[in-house]
Amino acid sequence: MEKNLKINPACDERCPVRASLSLLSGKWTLMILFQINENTVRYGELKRAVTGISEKMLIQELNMLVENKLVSKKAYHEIPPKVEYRLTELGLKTLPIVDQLAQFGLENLV
Amino acid sequence: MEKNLKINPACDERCPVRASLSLLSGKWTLMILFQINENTVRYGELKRAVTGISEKMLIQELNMLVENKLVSKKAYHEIPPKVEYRLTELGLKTLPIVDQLAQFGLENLV
DNA sequence: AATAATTATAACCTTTTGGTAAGTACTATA
DNA sequence: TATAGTACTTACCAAAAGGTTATAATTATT
Repeated sequence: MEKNLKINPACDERCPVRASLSLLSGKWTLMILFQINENTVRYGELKRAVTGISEKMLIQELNMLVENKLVSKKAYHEIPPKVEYRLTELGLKTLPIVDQLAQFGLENLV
Repeated sequence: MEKNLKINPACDERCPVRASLSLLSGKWTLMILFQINENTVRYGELKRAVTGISEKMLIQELNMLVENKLVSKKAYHEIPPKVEYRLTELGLKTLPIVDQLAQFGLENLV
């Protein structure tokens, strides 16, 4: 009988943790998802909410998230511009991850 | 009445998500925690399990994790060397995060 | 003697990531 | 006429992260 009753499969290309991280790693990604959360948020609101992020990174990340179907974008064709972001069905499914990150931070770090 | 019933505080230095990420972001960190999981794992086992990681990154991450008290290290003074790693109490508390990452990957990506 | 096994360490280099600063477009307002 | 507000874009640069290769130490095995 082995010591390790619960044996993890190796962490290769098919590893689900690796797959998730390839999408969600990055300095700002999960913080942006956390801020959008279940709300409808404008670009400018996000910029203020995610303290310290540069405009370049913010739209770069938003574009990436839209491309990967985690976030949907709605542009009103007005002047001045108005663009709203929200989580898609798929994006909402990342919230449990974000919640666990928040809980861990709250209970052990902050 | 506002549209957003659930208002998130801004994501500044005190943001718990940010705090967690400052510890756990990085290409390999969460995968290593995932592999160690509830087991006692030797360095060489980890190297094989976390496919593609370089030795440099593996010990660098392990040292970081030990320093931050997420992982404990037990060295047997034998030849050839034998070193075992396991999660501390604090480290075990990251497993819900890892589990959510795994679940998201499993259900939506892999 | 030489090789294998194990857990590292160090020097060097490349790639990735992120930051800075400036500019665009259009209108309302002062 | 100048400024402010909004959502971007681009070019350039700096820093962080990660990869490669070589090396160490010690013993058992071949």
